Amino acid sequence: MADIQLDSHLLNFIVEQEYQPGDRLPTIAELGDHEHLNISVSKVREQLEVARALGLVDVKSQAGTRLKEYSFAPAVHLSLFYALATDLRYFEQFSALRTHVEVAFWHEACRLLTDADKDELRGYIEAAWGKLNAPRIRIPNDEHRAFHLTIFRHLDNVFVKGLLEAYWDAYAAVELNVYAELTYHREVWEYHQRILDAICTGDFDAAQEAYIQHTRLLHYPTRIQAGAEAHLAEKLPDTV
Amino acid sequence: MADIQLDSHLLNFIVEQEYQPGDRLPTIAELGDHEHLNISVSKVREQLEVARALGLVDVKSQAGTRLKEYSFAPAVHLSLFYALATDLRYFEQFSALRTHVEVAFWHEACRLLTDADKDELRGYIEAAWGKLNAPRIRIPNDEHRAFHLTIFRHLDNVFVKGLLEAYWDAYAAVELNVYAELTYHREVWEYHQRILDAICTGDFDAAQEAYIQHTRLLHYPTRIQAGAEAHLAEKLPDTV
DNA sequence: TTAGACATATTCATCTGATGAATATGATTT
DNA sequence: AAATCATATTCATCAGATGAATATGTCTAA
Repeated sequence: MADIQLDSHLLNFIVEQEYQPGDRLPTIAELGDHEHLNISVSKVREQLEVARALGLVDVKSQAGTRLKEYSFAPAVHLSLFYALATDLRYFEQFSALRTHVEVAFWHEACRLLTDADKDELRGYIEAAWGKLNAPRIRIPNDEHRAFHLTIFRHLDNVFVKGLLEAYWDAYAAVELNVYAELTYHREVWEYHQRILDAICTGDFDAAQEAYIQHTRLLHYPTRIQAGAEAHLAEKLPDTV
Repeated sequence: MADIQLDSHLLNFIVEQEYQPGDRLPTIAELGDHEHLNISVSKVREQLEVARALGLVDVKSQAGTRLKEYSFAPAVHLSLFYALATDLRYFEQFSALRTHVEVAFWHEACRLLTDADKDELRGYIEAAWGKLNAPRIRIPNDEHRAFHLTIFRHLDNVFVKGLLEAYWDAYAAVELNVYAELTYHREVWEYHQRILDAICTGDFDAAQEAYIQHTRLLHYPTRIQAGAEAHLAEKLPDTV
């Protein structure tokens, strides 16, 4: 336990007691009259709510409060979503960050991919094509998210992975707010195929280059406009 | 206002009401029996505490609650500090992210620097040398932080700037936990001089290269060890 | 014996109300 | 006009009550 001080009495307590992920914390009532932790139940609840919002703890009735594995994503998610709620144009900035980060850690991530991972990536591409070719159009968002996150799966950097996870949450959230063309998605998956092919031949530079090119398809932010939702509905009929 | 939904009733309320930075929110009591916001005072306080922790609002007695300008830094800071409190080795991961991000946005940031900024950078270098040469050793942490943040001052990306701000908060916090050699700091400022010189001649590539080299001096994480604090005290006598 | 239904106790969820502390504001004094 | 002071507002913190959810153990029936 390092000597880093946190604002929150409760968080300091959690760190000091060296609780591990999965461990059950004392009940709220117990924390409320814990001698070291000089705060009342209402204060405990306030700080527990912060910890919950940050994804540090799971708090359920009867099951009590359990410490979760550390992840950067919830904090980023929360702050980012607040920003997006006030102004969607923040997405462009976060998107720029995401692209640069993926590029920066690209080789390190690719090197760590196993054959099983590559098969999984292939699976996402196939599933995506299946969806795009189906009579009832479904945009393969899940596969898109999974494809990219899988590439960075083994990267040993919780912060990079947290940023990327939050990015995909935001991506899904803004999806309905933007002008999206169906053709866009087909092109994306052609690039994904190129990325995977290059990864499989070990040419990570080529994969990176294909990745960079494919991000150029992302020009959502400039397309945000009033009534985008209605427009999207029009572009996405139930059947084609 | 975009159609992004947040978990927090209060945050949604703030967004819906289109409060602007600086605006004063209703008092906690008023929020407690606001008809649209169906939560009691205790719930308001819990969610206000989350908003406060994320740096979204300033809440003071009598002055009430005011909305702040959006910043990514507090959320990053909070989550990062929690991570560091559980394990200092997380600093290495965040440091890697920081370095890659600074490199990625280097040119864009340098292009936006004004002559006044460059003078300011020069001032930090001079102040740092002054401190390092003073009989009473003071490590120029403030100048170090200011030097780097000034370079990215005009970058139009709240997320990049937030990450960097949080990095420097963490840097200061881990400083006492690590084995730091005094000579290290002199070398750093020689590199800073090179960076500034290159920026002034408009050779941003050279500046970036000098930046990358200077980050190699940062090998804090591998040096983290038990009793580092005592060791540091020994290395930092009041007078030399 | 086992699976499923059920009762119970624990724990969180939420609200109310009370008291104290901090401070912005306006009133008062010099 | 400036400085001091009193007051009312607002947050800070706590205690306690009630309700809802659910893990757990118990009981019943196949």
